[in-house]
Amino acid sequence: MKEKDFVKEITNIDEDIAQWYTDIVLKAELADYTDTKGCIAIKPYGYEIWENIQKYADSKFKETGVKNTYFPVLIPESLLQKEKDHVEGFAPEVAWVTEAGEEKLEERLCIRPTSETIITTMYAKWLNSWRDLPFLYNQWCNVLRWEKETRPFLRSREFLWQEGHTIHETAEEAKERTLQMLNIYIDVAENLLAIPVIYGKKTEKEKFAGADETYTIEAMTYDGRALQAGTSHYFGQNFTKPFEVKFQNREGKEEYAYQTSWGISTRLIGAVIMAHGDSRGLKLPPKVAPIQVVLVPIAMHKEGVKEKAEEIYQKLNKKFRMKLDLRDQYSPGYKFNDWEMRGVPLRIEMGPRDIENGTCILVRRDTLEKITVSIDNLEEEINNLLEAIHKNMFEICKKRIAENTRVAHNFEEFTKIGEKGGFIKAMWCGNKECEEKIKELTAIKSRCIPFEQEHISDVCVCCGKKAEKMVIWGKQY
RNA sequence: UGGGGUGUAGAUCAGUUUGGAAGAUCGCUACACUUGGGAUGUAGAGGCCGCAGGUUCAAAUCCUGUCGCCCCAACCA
Repeated sequence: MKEKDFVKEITNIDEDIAQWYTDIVLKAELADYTDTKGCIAIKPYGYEIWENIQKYADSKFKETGVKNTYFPVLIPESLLQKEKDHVEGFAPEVAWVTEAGEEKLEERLCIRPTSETIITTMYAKWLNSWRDLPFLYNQWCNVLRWEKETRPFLRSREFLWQEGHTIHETAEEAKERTLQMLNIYIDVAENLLAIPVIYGKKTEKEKFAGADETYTIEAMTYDGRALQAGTSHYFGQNFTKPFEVKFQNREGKEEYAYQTSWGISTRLIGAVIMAHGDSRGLKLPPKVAPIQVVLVPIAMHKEGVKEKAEEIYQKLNKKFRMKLDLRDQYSPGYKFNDWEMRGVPLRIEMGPRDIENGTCILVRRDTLEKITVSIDNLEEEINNLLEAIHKNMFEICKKRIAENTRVAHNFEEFTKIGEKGGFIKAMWCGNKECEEKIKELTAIKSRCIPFEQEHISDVCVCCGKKAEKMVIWGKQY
């Protein structure tokens, strides 16, 4: 049977990845569109992925001393206005509450697009001495940004995220925290989600509204586009000055605190879909898959099959996130395709023949390889295979980045290479004008200035003047 | 904010030109039969044809208005 016959229900990923993405989100039951325009309902299968991301990230945060908190969803306009760049950056996509019942509010309230302003205000109230520092607070919450063009998980008007906000005694300590959190995000992407990322500093043009420095992790999707997957910001005293977050320092003098913020969101679920998915559908990294192993009994009605399947399920369920598929209205073949489409990393097939031999068949979602194993060794085999699947998924993405990262020495080369998609390494003079020109002519934006610099040439790819940094460029989602 | 397209069953769509009984396929429900890569049969459920108004003996179909969604361009921490 031809490949396309297996996947007749989902759009071909190589022909129309946007439609493929929508098909997967809906058919794998990760989420659904709601009557609230631009906002999705996250279904159990999608939410459980988020819970697994939360669990991992939250424990990593706490290992570094971060505590969880909660701040209001509504922020008075006067607070939002206090930091000029910040309000200018966010104003176009902020939603306002202006009335309550029949009553018009004296001051309108914004629904948080991010919480720097309200949290910094509270920090001002709580901070007195250098002995109080640092404040290492985080919150898991929802935010609202009135996006014009939305896509489930990748860009919706309301989304779930965590936002960490810290203040410190010194600039050095705050900068260190910014990079420390970036490293946790790299860890989440690579070790939890099996998504290799490029990382580094954002240019002035691309940095967060109100930040001194923004650091980013960027994934590459199946079709070679960039996807910002997490950011960590160093604010210096940009917020603490207007918000008067002051403390008495070790010399007894008044000083403004140094600040950071950092966030990852449900967009990571979109990144998982876009980085790992293939023609058969979703491919979930074993560590976050809501179902790690699905057990499909063959010829269930034959004596002993169902019982044996139940027995094995009960045993493995203690160790892995398991699903036993006893649906009798579907044929095994249907179930195989169904679970592959839903991205379950590992499948066990078990029929009368196997039971007789004391074996079963394990099938990997990533390679579709079938492996016959003894029932006695199942647990160990599954452990090893889940680990191997994670590694292989990581390597596939790593290879894609390697094959789709190209070097451009001049503008002509840049334009030509840009048409192929992927990342481009090119030198840059440091001027915003060149970034804008490149964007205008090629629709390609700077992704980051990587920490590990390479010397490609002496001159800017755009203007030909003396180059300052090597920048990674790419089209984004 | 411009340009184009489209709203009919849970999904994909035909029917609209030329007004005359609301359709197909998939999915769904029940039963039977089957089960190692998307089986099969029989029976069934499911619709304010986006919404509002108008023309007409008669409107999914024609007219006016309105709302939603999709694509392209612009915008997008």
